[in-house]
Amino acid sequence: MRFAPSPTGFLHIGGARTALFNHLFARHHGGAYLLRIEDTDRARSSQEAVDEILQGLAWLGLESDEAIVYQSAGQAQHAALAEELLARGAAYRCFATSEELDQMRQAAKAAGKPMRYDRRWRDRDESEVASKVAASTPFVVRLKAPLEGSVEIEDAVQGTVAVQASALDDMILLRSDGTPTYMLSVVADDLAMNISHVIRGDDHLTNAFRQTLLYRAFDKAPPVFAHIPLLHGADGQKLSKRHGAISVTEYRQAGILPEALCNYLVRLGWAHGDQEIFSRTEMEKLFSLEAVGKSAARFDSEKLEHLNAHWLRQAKPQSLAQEIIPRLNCPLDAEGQKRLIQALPSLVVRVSDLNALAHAAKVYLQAPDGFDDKGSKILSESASDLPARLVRAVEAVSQDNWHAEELEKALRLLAENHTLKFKAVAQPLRVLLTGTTISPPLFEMMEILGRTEVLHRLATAQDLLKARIP
RNA sequence: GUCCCCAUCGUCUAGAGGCCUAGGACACCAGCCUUUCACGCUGGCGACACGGGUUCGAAUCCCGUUGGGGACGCCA
Repeated sequence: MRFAPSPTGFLHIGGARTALFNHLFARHHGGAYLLRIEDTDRARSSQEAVDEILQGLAWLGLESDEAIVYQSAGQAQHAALAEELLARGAAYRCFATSEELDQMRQAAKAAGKPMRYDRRWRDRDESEVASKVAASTPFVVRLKAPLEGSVEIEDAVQGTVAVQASALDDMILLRSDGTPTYMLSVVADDLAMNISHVIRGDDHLTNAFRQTLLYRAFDKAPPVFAHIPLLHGADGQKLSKRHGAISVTEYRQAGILPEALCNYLVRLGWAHGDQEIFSRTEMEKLFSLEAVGKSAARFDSEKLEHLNAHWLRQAKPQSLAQEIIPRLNCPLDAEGQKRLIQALPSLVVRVSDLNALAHAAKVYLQAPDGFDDKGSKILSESASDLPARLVRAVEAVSQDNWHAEELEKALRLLAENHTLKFKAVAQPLRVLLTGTTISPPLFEMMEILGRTEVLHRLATAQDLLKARIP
């Protein structure tokens, strides 16, 4: 198995899914999963792109089982292979100029047909070729494709797909500068890397026919092809930047967990009955190409979010804390870390990504610097002596009794004594402590904050109130 | 335009001729739970693109129509 991205940009989620399918298939069958960087287009390839792709794959747990192969490293061998074909008469030199090719293209377009090279140099007289060579006229090397019949492939996802020989022309193997083309390099590398199965996007389906021809020319059996349907945007169009986030890095930054992204991706085009949640181990156990569908799937970020919420809750507080801390952008002392770990389990059910989790965690780490609109409203709607009574009730709970249950008991008693609804005392207290009306469960939060911090926050809140109401 | 592929709720999908008055998940709506926000629970909405065949019987097989996607480079 191999995943072979070209480093002309970031790792996009469609590519990540292809890599995942390859990886799962390899693990399921105990085979190896390799990575090959198709960097032969030196003008468009960049080291930054390679790095980003590698980081993205590592994050998803899709690292190569063996040393990474760079396609550019094999160019000399690939070219030699083409020479061999030339010597055997399976390929030929073509001296057609780009103007001639343009003419063919235009003629084809006018006739409403796809561009096909007319094979004008395929069976030229050897002396003519020799004189061109002697005059060092630039040429490309083309493969002799069959003139009639059809080419058939057995695709593990698409089934048997055949195409008429007339739909294929004599593809270029070596450019006029002597460098191998993608088509040649892919086959040469897959052969060299001993690739048994090629799982890739179905935009490569037509390439499979041409590559099959090359395998034949080399007298080798082609690998098993599996062309999986492409991923589309929410509007059914090809996934592109206008669909929002499409790079793996963006999802990582958005606070998505790799478990969630893999879980989401594997369910696009593949299913195992009604099961929605898959751990990596389960995927590896259950994955099979037979269960991969042929129709394209649309990307739905809401379902991804849902899955992310699920995997967030499965994560260990320790590892979540590690993810959260860099997203906090506020100083964190030992006490803060302790609170964070304690608070995480109840925080995590309230959010669906790491950024929101970090944001939610701040109540535990920073005292509010004021009351928001809803908070102010709650306070102004309750009796003016309520804050003071709340403080007294809380103060009455000793350090030894500082537990959620005791705190709740004290507040329930207070509400009863004033014939107030419980909510009418709980909400003002929440506002005093957090500055707002939304927070984790009040008493649990107070327990974690600790008596000192709670009393301190209450005192500052009272000062704030006094300053506002002269 | 030519060739290839696809077609079940808004979305992802289950479904391999009778198990289907089509199941699950997300989203959406209603209710319950509740100290806020969430979680959770219960219920609801909602699809076999269309037209012909084949068959005792079709979401499932065949043909056509329509719609969508992909490929048509000395890019990868």
